[in-house]
Amino acid sequence: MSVLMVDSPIRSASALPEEPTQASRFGKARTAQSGALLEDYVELISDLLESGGEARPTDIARRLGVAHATAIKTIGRLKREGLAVAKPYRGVFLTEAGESLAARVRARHRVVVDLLLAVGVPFEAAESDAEGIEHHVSDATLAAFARFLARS
Amino acid sequence: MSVLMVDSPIRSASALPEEPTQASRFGKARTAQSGALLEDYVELISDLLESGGEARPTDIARRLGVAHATAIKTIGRLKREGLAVAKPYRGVFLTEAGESLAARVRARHRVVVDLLLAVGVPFEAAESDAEGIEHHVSDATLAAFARFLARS
DNA sequence: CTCGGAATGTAGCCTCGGCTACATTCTGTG
DNA sequence: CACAGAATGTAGCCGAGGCTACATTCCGAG
Repeated sequence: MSVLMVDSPIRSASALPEEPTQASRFGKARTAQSGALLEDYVELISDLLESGGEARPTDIARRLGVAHATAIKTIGRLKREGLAVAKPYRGVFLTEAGESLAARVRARHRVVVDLLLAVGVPFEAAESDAEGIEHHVSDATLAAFARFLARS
Repeated sequence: MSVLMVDSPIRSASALPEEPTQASRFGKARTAQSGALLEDYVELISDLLESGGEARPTDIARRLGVAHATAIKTIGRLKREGLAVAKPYRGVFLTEAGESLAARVRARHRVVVDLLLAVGVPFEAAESDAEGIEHHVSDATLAAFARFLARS
């Protein structure tokens, strides 16, 4: 408690942040955005591998709601980044790096969803919004979320 | 109270969501993403107009941390979308639609930041992450945030 | 009133993440 | 075992959102 009125009173209509501060905030949001797609792919591939045994481009495409060509192109990017391996017509697998990224992403996803639920967000909205939100949750924020959940 | 363990026990490694459900979630996250940039511009322009009296492309670019040419191109998009007006060398102004979007965006931004602070996120992280998160907060989630803040 | 530096605008290039259309390979069924 | 249909892969297009380089316009100091 007391955490709420740090500087609330006036700042509504005045008090822009310092220029470099603001630029860096926006910059971070932009950076977070690239990488978000790769994270989604890696997490999904990991899920598919665990639950079904194989991750085929068509399945991935259907799950993500994109054309299969788009999925294949992005899988190519995953390979370039060293997150996945795939031989033609043989399905997609994750590298060490890919697996560990997937694990981190999945953990973060769960914390975000749980936090949303804990503050009263309805289930479907929580799952849906988390898909976008999670990519912008920094380590500091994630830690705070976990702490909040722990003391609930 | 109970809100926490809706389906927590097993779902870790199995139980993917239904295909169309998942596709729609990802689709929403993608959609939210386009529009995010416009929202940032509109909010910033509104802030600059209120606090300084004018919004010049160079200021906008500096604040956002991008090259001035990028800002000018995006301002062009704002004009096409009917959110802003600008005559060459005359600064940028918002239309009715632009102002009302700015108001909504700013309100949402405040709620998101306040919620992050309320669950214990440190100030700088809250401001920084909010910049990315806010664009993925649906109305349902926003309402839940407001409710949570009200009863704190 | 002129002239130089800052602001503004234009052009052209890049990558990413979509798409469609078409080509190739695999595979299960008759 | 052949072949149709599904899965996979390739090519080429588009818009968004970055960038640099260059051209133009504005404005304030001398």
